[in-house]
Amino acid sequence: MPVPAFRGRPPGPSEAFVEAVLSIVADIPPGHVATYGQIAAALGSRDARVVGGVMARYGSDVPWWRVVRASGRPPAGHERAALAHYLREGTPLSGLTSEAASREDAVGRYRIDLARAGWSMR
DNA sequence: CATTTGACTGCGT
DNA sequence: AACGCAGCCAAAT
Repeated sequence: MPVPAFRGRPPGPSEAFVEAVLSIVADIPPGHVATYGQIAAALGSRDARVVGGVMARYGSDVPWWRVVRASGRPPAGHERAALAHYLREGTPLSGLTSEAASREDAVGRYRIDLARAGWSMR
């Protein structure tokens, strides 16, 4: 379903902001990702951290691994779980060979290839 | 009410 | 590419 709106207007009540964030995340197609800042901007905010805070508290029911940092790194503290999802969805990664993916020490060193996995939401 | 705390960013070193 | 740092703003202490 489409994003409930909020185009251009300031965030307002936290409840609505949370709904909007989760709605956008739910729309990111498998194999693709959006950055925290990108989502914040789509809601008229400039603070990516607030989006991170929303994900930390309410993101467990949506594909949270499809929201990444601007650097291409997965959400802090969730590198391992996120990697499993990326491999399963075929998300474009870098710094990681299919062989190294099974190595314990490779977890946390990879990055998502934003140029290829980036999503526009429009 | 003041401070600290983040699933963050961009820029300078 | 890694590291530090200021800016960011809602929530929790």
